[in-house]
Amino acid sequence: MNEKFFDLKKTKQDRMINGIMKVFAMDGYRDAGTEDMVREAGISKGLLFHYFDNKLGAYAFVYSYAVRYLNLELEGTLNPEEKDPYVIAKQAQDAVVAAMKNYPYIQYFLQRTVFETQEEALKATAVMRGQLAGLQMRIRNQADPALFGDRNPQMTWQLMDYAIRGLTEERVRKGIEDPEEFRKEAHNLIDSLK
Amino acid sequence: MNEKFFDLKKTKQDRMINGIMKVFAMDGYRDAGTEDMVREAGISKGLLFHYFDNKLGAYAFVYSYAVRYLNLELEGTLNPEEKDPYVIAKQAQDAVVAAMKNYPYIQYFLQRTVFETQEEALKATAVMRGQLAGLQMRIRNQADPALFGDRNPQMTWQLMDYAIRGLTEERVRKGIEDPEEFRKEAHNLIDSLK
Amino acid sequence: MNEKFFDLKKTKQDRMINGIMKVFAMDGYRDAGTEDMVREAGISKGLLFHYFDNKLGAYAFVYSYAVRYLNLELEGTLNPEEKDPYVIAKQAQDAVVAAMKNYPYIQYFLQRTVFETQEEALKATAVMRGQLAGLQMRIRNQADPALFGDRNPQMTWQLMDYAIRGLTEERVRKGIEDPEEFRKEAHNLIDSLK
Amino acid sequence: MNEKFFDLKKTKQDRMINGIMKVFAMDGYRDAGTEDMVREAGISKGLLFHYFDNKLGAYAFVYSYAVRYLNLELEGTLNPEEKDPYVIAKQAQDAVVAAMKNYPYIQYFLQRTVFETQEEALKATAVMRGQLAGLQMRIRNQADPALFGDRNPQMTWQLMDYAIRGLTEERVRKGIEDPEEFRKEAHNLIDSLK
DNA sequence: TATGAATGAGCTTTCATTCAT
DNA sequence: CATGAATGAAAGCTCATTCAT
Repeated sequence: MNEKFFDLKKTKQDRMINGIMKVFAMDGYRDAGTEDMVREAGISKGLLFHYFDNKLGAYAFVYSYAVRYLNLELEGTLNPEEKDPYVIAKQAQDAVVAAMKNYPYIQYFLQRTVFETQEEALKATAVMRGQLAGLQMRIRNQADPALFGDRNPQMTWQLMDYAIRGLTEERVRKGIEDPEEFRKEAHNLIDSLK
Repeated sequence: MNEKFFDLKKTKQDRMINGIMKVFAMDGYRDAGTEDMVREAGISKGLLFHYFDNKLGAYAFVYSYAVRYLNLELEGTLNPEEKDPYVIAKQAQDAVVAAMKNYPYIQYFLQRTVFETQEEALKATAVMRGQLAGLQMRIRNQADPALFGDRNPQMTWQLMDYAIRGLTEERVRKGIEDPEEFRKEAHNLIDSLK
Repeated sequence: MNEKFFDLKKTKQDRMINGIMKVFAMDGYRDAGTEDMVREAGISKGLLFHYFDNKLGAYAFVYSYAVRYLNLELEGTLNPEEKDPYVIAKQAQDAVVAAMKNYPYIQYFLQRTVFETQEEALKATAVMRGQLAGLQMRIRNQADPALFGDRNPQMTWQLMDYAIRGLTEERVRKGIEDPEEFRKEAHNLIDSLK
Repeated sequence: MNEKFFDLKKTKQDRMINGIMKVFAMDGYRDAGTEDMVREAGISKGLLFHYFDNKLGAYAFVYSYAVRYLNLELEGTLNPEEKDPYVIAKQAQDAVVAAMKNYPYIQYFLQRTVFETQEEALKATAVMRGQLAGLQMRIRNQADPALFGDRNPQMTWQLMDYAIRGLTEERVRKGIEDPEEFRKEAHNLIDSLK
């Protein structure tokens, strides 16, 4: 990946990241077309390959960027003293929604990569996948299991995951118009699991 | 789909079904190559298209076949009087493992189709997807929710799903050598959720 | 070409000839499918190739057969003393219609071959093409040019050709139900050129 | 059809048109190979499909282009006051020969399409076929029938058509080296029908 | 003699990638 | 830095031909 990418104007950087992320999110690694990416990003084919060498490079970069950005957002949003798992979950989702203000497809992109099976795509994101998994684990470990009441903690986390995942897919594919509404829906979903 | 397929020797039918199923399972609809399929099936390119018209036809056929075969296997394995969800789950998994003796990739294939997003593949399997969903629902409804103890039934089913799914992916990708061992692992996994 | 073809029952021979002729007539050399031919002929793929080696062989055989059959029919129908070109033309067309009782596509087949441009098809029929051209020439030379009145003989022949050609295409593609009616239409067309 | 085709350098546009036209003219729609086209045009496979989507698109475009170009050429060459059919015919052929300076296969291509029978090719050119037929009709109607002398006008036009058609096929297949000579031959042929 | 399942070379089409401008 | 026309390997698919039965 060409380090000069970061010398570009921030708005252009983000336009590229968003275009690429969107196409990977909507179509999956293999079906994602570079043609679509450059149209979404408003750049030329040449530029895409200039900065990312190839499709895989673009994928790896955007993945890595998404994980790091999400991490940042979480640091700013999560209260490290918080022990209630439901509150933590909602704060985490708030971080994601905040991230979506700049990168609307970040959540859907990240969750689609979970089911990616294309060998090369997996290899290229292996390290960052670990990072993301670690991040999730740390968040969950912050919670006091006792506060789950009679619920099985692990199972409940799993269920939250599943619910948010389903909600995101549905809403993103339809096109989220009001992020605030999306945030509330997510909160309700989490609370409903209490 | 060419009905003459069923006039072929059963062993050849199965060799074809398995070859096709394996490639779709391992690579996903879009990445699955017809070249790979015919190599796995030990047939020529022409024959694949002779019987299934095109790649999509092969996909739809194999999907439909898998669902119907699994259904058959379940009818023979599930005890309709059984009320204990854990026993039911294990019996269901036994049916799947039995099916895997003839069609080793059947479980992994079916679970991969769940995350398929290629439009045409979804459309071509819509009806059978419904069948499969109905099948699963019927199995779950056979259980007496009281026997879940203090566990949330829906959540527990979900978790079983998830666990089996993960186990299958891991084991199938490595190559299952001893189905009996795989069966036991699945049982243990289910029991561990009690 | 396998000479044993002529040992087959005459009805079968004709069924094959007609099936092959029809498909070549309707679709042209390249687009004619062997699958269609065997369906029309009511035989198996293997038999077609057994007797004619390949598609080109079938084409060459049917062409040659058509020319020779037409020649025979003309010998029986044309009055060698006749000098009136219009009468000759009608007698010739009568011969063709007679031939169509056994080989309904003979005329359309022969006229389509005129515009064939597929190299191999041309080469394989070169000799018989010459025969057919000679046949036509002999028929025309039998006429007394004086009987054309003030019409240019060559041009009038040409026009007859053209008219009959057009009529045949139209009628054959629609499907000739009453050959006698077709014969009369052809006569009228010829007379209209007086 | 991709409109960007017209942004290409004129010489390249013409190289492509000529390559495509030649192959369709020489081999007919079905036998025309895209491989041959790109070799003749000096471009890559991808580019052909980039601009014309598929083989049928290339056919339809080149046909439409040929008709429109011929129309233009005729407007510049035909004297609208001319009444003598033989002069008109020669002027029309002059227009075609002029067109051949840029598009050597235009005449042969257009006359081959007349006998095209491939369904899809016919459908894709239906409208422009009508245009071409109308063009021919208008030209013929410009002539004063009285100037045909004792000849049947319609028949004579037909004959001219036939003669030119035959000449073109023969000369184009051999390869026209001197267009001027071809033009003279055509004139002689037309005059010989007086 | 007769079958039709099976073959594979060859065709059209796609799309990540390159490179002259 | 930026473009987008151009590339060609690889994919899906067709169909004349073969051959075990």
